[in-house]
Amino acid sequence: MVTTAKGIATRQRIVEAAAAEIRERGTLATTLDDVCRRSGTGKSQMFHYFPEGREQLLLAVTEFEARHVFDDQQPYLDDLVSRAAWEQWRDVIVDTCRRQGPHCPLGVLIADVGRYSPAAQAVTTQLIRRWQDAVRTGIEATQAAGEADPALDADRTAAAVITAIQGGVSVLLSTGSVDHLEAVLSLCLDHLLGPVGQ
Amino acid sequence: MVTTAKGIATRQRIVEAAAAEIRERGTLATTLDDVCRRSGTGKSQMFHYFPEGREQLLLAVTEFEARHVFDDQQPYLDDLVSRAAWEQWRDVIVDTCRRQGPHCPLGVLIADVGRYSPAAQAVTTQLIRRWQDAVRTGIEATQAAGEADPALDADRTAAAVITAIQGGVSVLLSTGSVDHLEAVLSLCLDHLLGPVGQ
DNA sequence: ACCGGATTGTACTTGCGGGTACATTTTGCC
DNA sequence: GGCAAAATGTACCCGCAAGTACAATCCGGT
Repeated sequence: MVTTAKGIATRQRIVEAAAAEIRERGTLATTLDDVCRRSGTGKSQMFHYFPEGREQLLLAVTEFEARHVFDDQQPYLDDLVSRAAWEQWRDVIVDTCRRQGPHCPLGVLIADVGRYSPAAQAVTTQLIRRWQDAVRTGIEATQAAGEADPALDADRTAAAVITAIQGGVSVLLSTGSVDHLEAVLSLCLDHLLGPVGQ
Repeated sequence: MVTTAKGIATRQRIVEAAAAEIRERGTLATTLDDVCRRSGTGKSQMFHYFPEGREQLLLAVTEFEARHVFDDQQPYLDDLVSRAAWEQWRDVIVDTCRRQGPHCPLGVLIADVGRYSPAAQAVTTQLIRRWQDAVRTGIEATQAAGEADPALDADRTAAAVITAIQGGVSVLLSTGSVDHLEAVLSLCLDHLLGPVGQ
């Protein structure tokens, strides 16, 4: 179905346009026509590259944004070992969310996509899992470095951290304030690393 | 506009039907026709009692569910002072979510309603504020009882706890698993009360 | 050059769901 | 009982956005 370089490029343009549109206005308000207009394509391409329609496009966007977020965070995630590194990571997350306002790409999508579409649920579950693994690795490294309480269950703590982020984004989407995100992430970090003045 | 007892009752039936429908299938999938069918009313009543339409109904449902959740939790919130009480509260939340599966009433609504409707945003903001105040009071009581670190900023910690719950619900909605909620709430409690075996 | 599949443009269908119009009945009240 | 307002029933409208049909064009390989 897709073989040509041109075709791949078009498909990519559609995904990017959809992602941008969703960031700006939410999944609900984003229509296929909007995406077509923005990407300079037409319905025919839309359904040529996403024969299953809207749902399939949303999944593609989710994967796209996930890759994006991971690429952004990878350098920080790889280096989670000192308190300073953890705090820097937290600040990056908070700042990114603050800058983007209520348009945090993954947040929007995890919150929106596929409540009830099993395919989408699978994608988000796997995404959370992957992210959680990255954080867990960081926690283990921090423990190995003697900076974190070795008694903590690394995976469970990672789960808590991911969930905290998701909650912060959720509150951000509802209220427009990033304070809650900051508060809960800081609490998690304090718990992980011990009180600030230790 | 509304004076009769019968009218009030009808309005109430509409709100309850809408709430039930939303719990079962999400706000997105809930149509006014569904609500009418379920409540045994017609469009004319719908727009008689909610002249501004769907949006207004959703707000009413949010307030209804908020009251509901508060009433449920009030006894526990009033008693947050010992570790046992906190853990019981946590278990109530987790169990409720587990039982209801991905239908946690407030979670759905906070996550869904009024991203972008300013009125809805005001309602959810105030709701979060109110809930946070209740938790803060609990934290202060716990500190006063010497069970919690007095150095913690009670309001900020309360914000973190509320956000954690919201995140857990959000993950629950996306993945169907309640584990993340449990993990993040437990982490918050451990942080607040000190490690289990202290 | 030319063939066939990939790609794209245009115009359409269709269903759904929010919202409206208006007629009819019920109800509280004097 | 009768009347005005509230409450309800029925039938509609209308717009939007997902999805389809089909024709036209491009483009790589031989």
